[in-house]
Amino acid sequence: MDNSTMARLLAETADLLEIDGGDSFRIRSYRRAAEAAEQTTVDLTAAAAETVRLLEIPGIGKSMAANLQAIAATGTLPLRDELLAKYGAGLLELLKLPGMGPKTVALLWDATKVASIDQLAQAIDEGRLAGLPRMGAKQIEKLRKGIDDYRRSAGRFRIDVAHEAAGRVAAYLLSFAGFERVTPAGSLRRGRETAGDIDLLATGPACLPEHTAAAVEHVAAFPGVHDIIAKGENKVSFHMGDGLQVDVRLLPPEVYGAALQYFTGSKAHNVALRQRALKMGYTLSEWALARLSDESVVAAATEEDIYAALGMDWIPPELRENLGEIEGAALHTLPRLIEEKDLRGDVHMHTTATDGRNSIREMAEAALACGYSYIAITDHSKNLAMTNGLDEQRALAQVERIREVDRQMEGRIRVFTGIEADILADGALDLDDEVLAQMDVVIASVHTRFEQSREEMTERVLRAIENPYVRILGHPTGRLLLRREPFALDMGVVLRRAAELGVAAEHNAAPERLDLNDRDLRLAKELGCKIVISSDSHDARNLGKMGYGVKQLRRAWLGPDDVLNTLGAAEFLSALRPRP
DNA sequence: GCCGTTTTCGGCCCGACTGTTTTCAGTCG
Repeated sequence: MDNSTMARLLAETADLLEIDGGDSFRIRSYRRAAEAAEQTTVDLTAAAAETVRLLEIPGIGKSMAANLQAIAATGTLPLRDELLAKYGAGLLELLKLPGMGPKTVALLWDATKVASIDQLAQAIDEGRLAGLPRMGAKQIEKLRKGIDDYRRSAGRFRIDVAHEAAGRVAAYLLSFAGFERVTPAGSLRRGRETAGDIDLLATGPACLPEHTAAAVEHVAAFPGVHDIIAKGENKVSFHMGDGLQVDVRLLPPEVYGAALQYFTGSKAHNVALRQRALKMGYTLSEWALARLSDESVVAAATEEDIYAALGMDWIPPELRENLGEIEGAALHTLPRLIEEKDLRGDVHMHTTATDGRNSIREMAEAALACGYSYIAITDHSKNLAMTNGLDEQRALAQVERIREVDRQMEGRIRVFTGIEADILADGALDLDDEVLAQMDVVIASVHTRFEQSREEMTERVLRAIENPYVRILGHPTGRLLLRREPFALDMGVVLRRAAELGVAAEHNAAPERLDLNDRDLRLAKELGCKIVISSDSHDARNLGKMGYGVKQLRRAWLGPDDVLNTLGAAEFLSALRPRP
């Protein structure tokens, strides 16, 4: 079993204990252990054989080591099973609704025996929540909306989750000698923020007709399979444990390109492409681009061949939405899109001063290893008390430490001072201007739970960026994809004002955020708002992981010139809003 | 349940915001 699954079991146990009203410090221990399991580089299943190795991991003590060993041995945790038997798995799902914490779940369970989202929806409809403590009209309406949002996002997976799963399956497939190439297609390849399922295309000698039987069996034997949906001659479909559906197609090399093109989509792109093919006397399918006249194959082995035969440049998957890319490819006017290697700095990250895991120096060294020429250290400000956010005095001390590390790095990499200041409910920042004045990079971000109207939220952010020290508007939509609805924000108004003020908008590339979608990014470009992409790293190991975020930039047709941190250190600073 | 060169017991990141409260509990980051 992989570490993430073990972490999930521990975290779920913590949730259940909380609903059960258990000791809060014991609960925290389970949470910490879950986090440790997620973070550690130790293979916990392998390490379970030696208790000592488990105990070396911070946050894992005697009991947790025993728990991990139980999970490794049996795939399950007794305490969790016990609590699940008492309450049912539906309660864990209830916790995913905004505003639903353990206390509310417990309250609903005690009063109405509601134990799942469906039952909650029913109870709301039947008016059975009215009259319960803390269940006013607003609260009930919030739950109703939360259920709607949840149901809408159910069944889709975040791109990083899908990508990671695809990587595991692909690595397994490639361990079979008959497979030479495995490529994810579909929305995963196009870089959408979420994927409904995973399409993996495999090719190699094992995919030739008459040889596929053994290959199919190999695919079906993937250890992560939860249940097989279908198993044919050249296709295997299965669910993974978390419900993610994977379709693996085995394709002979000579048609690989046609299949890749077809299964990458999007539907709109393919429809338009087939129309173009027809006009040229061809027909395009998942098997080949062929002549209408005699069905002879024109191109099929590679995507490049197919697009070329249609008189077009190859089109990056991110652009394949029929939003002008077909015309552009035919006229050879597609822009050069930004790539990860164009990025020269990262200006949003945290250290041990607040909720990061590494020191300033460690972050600088890691960034150097990524090939960056500058970073900014932007720890949280005091309003984020939970993260040990910096007050004025500590922020100034942190500035001194950052400058010291900057000196120590002797020009190999620049380390800029910075802060991620919190935007309060009235739009003010939570730190004094005198402190902000010491910072190279001031990011203003909304963190607190958003219950205001769209207009109020927009006002709040507009007021924040009026502060002349603010140079970057942090994760403007504030969303945690699929977990929470994004802030309702009038992006047009905010980005236009940001453009006027010279404030850059941050595209937060942390995969759980991917803050700006391709539409927001196009809007930003259109309005002349500067764009910065950043990792929001809380761990040196996450530095340089901008891939998912860069895909969004590419989907918005952005090139290196559209993103500020493709500039060198000095140019970057002077491209930001001038300091007062 | 974890942790410890001031502790093997007694600590354990804390404050804003919301809705329902007539003084606060619950959620969130």
